Amino acid sequence: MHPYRTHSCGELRSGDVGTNVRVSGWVHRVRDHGGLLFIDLRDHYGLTQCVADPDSPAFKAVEDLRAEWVVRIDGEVRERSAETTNDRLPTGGVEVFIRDLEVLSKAQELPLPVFGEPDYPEETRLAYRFLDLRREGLHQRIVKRSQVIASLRQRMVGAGFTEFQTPILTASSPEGARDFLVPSRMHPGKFYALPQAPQQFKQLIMMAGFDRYFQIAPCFRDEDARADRSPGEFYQLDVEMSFVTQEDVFAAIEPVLRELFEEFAEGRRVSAEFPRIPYWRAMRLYGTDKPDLRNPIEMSDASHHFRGSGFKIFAGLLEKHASGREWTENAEVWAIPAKGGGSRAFCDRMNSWAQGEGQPGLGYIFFRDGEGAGPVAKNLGEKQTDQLRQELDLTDGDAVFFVAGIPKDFVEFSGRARDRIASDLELTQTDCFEFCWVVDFPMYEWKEDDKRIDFSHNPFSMPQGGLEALESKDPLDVLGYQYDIVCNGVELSSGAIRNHVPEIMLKAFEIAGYGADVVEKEFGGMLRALRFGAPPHGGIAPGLDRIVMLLAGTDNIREVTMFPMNQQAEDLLMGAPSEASPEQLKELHIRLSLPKTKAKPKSG
RNA sequence: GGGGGUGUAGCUCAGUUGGUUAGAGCGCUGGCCUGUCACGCCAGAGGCCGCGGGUUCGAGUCCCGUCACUCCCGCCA
Repeated sequence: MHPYRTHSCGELRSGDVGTNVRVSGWVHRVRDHGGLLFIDLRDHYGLTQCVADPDSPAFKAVEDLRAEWVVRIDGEVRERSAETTNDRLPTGGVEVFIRDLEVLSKAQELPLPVFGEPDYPEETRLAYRFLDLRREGLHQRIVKRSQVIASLRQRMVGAGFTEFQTPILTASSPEGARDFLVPSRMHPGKFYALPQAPQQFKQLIMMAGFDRYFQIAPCFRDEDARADRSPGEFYQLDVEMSFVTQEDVFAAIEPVLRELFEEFAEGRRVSAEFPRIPYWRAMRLYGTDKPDLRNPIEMSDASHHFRGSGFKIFAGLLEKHASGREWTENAEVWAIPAKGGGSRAFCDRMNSWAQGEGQPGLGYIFFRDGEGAGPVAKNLGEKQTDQLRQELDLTDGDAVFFVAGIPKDFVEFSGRARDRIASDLELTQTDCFEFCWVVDFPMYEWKEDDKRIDFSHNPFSMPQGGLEALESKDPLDVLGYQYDIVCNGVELSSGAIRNHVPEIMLKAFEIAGYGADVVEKEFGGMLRALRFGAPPHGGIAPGLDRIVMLLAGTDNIREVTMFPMNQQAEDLLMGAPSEASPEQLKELHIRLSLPKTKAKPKSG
């Protein structure tokens, strides 16, 4: 007989009644009735009730068992009576009568109970992650993550993609996130960097004549964490294809993601197709470049109703800022329709919410008794108010809110107001995944802090219109072949058709303030490759952790990560980061120069 | 780097206007219990009220500082 088990803890059924079995696992729960003892034995596969009474030779030993001890149990499978069957367990029709017991490993008193998985502080959960991972919820989410990855691999291979590994020790990249650096022992004073993404490598793979590459790629960025963003490291489904247009990338990736989500949706609806929304349209309709399409509200420009109107605040704003550049200088008034929000109580609540957000307020009209009510309506006049109502397709019981000013300044707030209104009125659908492509991102943006133009997205993207656009247009008007996938308001990935023409690349960087010498130095390998026959290519990189988060229905990335670090980028279980020994530092030719203030007395 | 929240038993939390010996549930330990599956009943142990300072006759409670965790901003092409 096998030293540990003949069956797993999730396996026994009534067909096994009468057989002698051996099971091993953790003591999930003990129920001691004095003359009768129940042990719920747990392993990765499930839970089996084991029972002992004074007739059992192991009875005394069973009485000593404690939670989370690891034991081997030998015994006979017995049918449970109708009254004692547990329908909530797959193994609930049977139990194992314990004849022999071996304690394989004892456990101290638990800092974190496994049974019942009550809420526990995250610090404790991370320090005792191995216990946390035994708990059913997290255990299942990690299994789901593995299944999602397996499914993605299978779908990508099925779609003709090939998986390649790329280096972990590579060169620092001057733009983008802060790099993690790894000192070189053989080259004193020089450092490797961990890849922020395999961006340049996947392009080089295309230039090397491969096609349709993918990788479940680890990415490293030394930036601060968020609930939906791990500190340090995360994974992407990294994808690149040759001789493709933007539409080809969409056609390859959209079915993979849709079918993946359908596979794991558990009844939740998935977008039949992903609408394409140009960046500027998304900003105007939803106030964000990652719109949550479960929210049906679409905003619109209502400036024409207020220009020269009796509502002097808005009319004055519109008149004062009218002769400059659209979006960044000219004032506009945007309308946020709120179906079912037509009560003074609701409108006032939204208004005070807006004030709590640091806004002057949120203008509104609400419709009742066939007319508009509220201070805005009063000043705007009956005729204009009714025209507005008709244009927005509103009726009694509805409301409309207004944000006014310079769009670039209020757009972010308008997006939050749209979310807030929809969630308060319960207009936002649940139990579905609403995808879209956001396309036509601008190549450049104005960095107010540095007073200069910078890449707004990916510097390796192909500008729409090519070299001619870069040379003839205002850089801020140049769009890129750059796109995002957004699901339920979460940015899942961004991608682009790449710039494979060295002249266009040099020009694109020049506009962002990088001279040819800098580009040659920092991206020499890439430029060299572009000069020896580079195919037009493009790709995308969906964030794996966020995909699993969405599918698992959690809003914290640590709930779908096996061994996450805390917000301070510390691994509380393994004790990382840790100090290096003087010998290690010497080998690396590194001398520490520590900040003075940080002598930490450990308290609290 | 900045802002918000939290910090009382191992855990979740209560703790009145500043006033006696800081409580409850879960967990833990011991006892009883032969059909439970959130077993039940009885008893017990367990507290630098995050830490430091201040106000006060008196501080878990008020003030200042500090530390830790967490959420957000910056940052993350």
